[in-house]
Amino acid sequence: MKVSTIEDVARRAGVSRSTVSYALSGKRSISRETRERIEAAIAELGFTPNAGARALATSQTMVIGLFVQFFEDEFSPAMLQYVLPISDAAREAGYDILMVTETDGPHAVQRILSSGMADGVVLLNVAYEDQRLPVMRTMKQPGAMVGLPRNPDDFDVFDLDFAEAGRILVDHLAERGHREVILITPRQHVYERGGAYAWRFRDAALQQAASYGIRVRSYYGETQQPLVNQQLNTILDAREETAMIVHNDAVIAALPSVLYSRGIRVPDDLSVVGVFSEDFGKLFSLPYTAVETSPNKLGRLAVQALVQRMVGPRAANAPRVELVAPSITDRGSAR
Amino acid sequence: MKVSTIEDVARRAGVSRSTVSYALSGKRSISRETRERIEAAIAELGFTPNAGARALATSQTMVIGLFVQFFEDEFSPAMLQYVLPISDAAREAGYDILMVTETDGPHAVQRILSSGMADGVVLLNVAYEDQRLPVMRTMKQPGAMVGLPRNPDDFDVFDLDFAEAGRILVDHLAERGHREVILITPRQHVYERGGAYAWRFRDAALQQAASYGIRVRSYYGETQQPLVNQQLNTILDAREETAMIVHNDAVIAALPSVLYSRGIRVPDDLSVVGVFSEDFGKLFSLPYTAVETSPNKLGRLAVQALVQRMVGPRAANAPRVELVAPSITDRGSAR
DNA sequence: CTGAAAGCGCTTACAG
DNA sequence: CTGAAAGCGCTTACAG
Repeated sequence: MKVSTIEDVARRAGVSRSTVSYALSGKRSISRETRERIEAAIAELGFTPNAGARALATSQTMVIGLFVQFFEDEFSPAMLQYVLPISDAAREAGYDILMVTETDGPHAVQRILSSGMADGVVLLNVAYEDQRLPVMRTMKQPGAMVGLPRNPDDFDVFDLDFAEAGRILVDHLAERGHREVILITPRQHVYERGGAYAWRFRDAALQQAASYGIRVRSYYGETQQPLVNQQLNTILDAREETAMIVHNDAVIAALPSVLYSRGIRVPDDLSVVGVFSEDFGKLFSLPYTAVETSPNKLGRLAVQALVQRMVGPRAANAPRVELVAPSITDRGSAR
Repeated sequence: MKVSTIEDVARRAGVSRSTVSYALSGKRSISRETRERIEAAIAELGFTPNAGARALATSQTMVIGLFVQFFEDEFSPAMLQYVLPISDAAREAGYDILMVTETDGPHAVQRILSSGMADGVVLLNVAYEDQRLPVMRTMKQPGAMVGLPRNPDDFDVFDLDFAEAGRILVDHLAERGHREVILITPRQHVYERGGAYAWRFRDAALQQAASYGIRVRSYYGETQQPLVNQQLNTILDAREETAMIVHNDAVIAALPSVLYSRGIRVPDDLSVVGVFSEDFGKLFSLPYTAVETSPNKLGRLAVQALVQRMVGPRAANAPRVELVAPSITDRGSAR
């Protein structure tokens, strides 16, 4: 069971350790026959370089830290939409993912980065005043984030343009003549902990609605069952509006069955539009027109930007803040 | 930005590197004042031991490899139910999680373990003839799995007792006088790639049903929308049965809205029972009686068993195969 | 084209 | 109670 080392390979091939190392990296030319002997030795011994030793020698771990927080007030299947593309993109770039889900985000970042376990990090669900950022600033590793913080300075930041998303959906309803609209937002707690996507969407939607003279009644949506259904029923009981904008994953996921159970047909009795990715929509069979949130794209962008900074010279290019333009997918649920 | 090393701490505290190391580990006694000087130096320099160097010296990475495959024929939110508890349990035991989602599982296991990036692994969605197991056997690190393979030999294996789960649900319906039952299973492809949970459940359910003289019509359920809804509608169109057993996450998640849309009331018009965790049920607002799948418990058991093997002497105790007894949660959806 | 040696930052017998 | 030194398994200038 003894794992073989580069020393074993060298001895077996009758060369020095450095030659084996160079054969592995291709950083200097090696005679044909020497290379063949080395390759044979590697194959016979089943040698793989030890990652820890390599990391120590090169100061590169080839690991990306992925910091996710599965908050109670967020909807876990939606978070997963970001995690998988990030994992895939990282692997394509030759990196592995250390996934950290600790509740104490700042502490976790501190722990992983100061011990040098990762070459860089991707931060998910970044809040406006995210406490992980001050910690990041004291670290030498670069970071990319999904979610817009107040002060992105050194970091590459990617997020959906939620303000534009709000306007697009209001436009969509305005064009169809709706004058009274229900807006269901993320939970109040999301605003309190600084989930900027929540107010960026809401503020823009309300302002756009005002410009049309549309009246909006706004509710903080729930995220846990059975509260979601109860609240939806209460809202629908009091409904005078002809349309509904849902910016809340848990609510939109529960909406079809609640509407069915009340005999409310979409779009005949009520127009519904939402904010969710195509995959999410499939997962929950959502037949609603929606702004595409592009978790796939955002996750990949974050990884690509991070990889650039990890390999390139520090501050090779200015950090970028990119708000991805939302597109609407018309599923005919508003009229 | 230069990260300080144990050498820096030693110099600052006026002691040797070994003394600092021992102060850190507590493996030998240190005089009060020496300790205080070291602690002060550590604090002033913001020193954290380098994980790679420590791993090289101790042959311990304090990392657990978590191998998940997000198959198209499985339902991702259900997989997440396993991942999070595993991450939590690992952290509680002092380990971090390297999450590997590569499609080529055997290759990924090979890569991570032979390079010594993890001290052990947890394998998720283990198949009957899982190709990752032969690779695991050539590695020195221990492994724990969730899902029952044909030959678990060296490994700790945890899974729900799906056969018992099938019997429990049939019993539940039999007691209520049902004679004709629909069974919706995982997709056919799950059987083909050796997802043992699928046939363990089905075989036991069919056998139990036979013992009662209950007639079962069995369907391979779909996992992708819009196929799920289409198929459900087809099945319900042809329905003669009074009850339905659903062992398919995607189908059960979509069921409420399909039933509502058809005006089928549960349990008045149709009795429905399923197989899903409490959290999953909440996520999708499922009002159905179900066998609890306990992903939380299974994930934690796997981590605990793995940790024991990683710290303790190799083969300290015999590998164990534990089939967790399912419990039924009666939500009144069958009568 | 190849080798000997230093160095990455720790831990841990060995000595005192 | 403490220190000097070897060693973990690599990479990479330096020399030839």
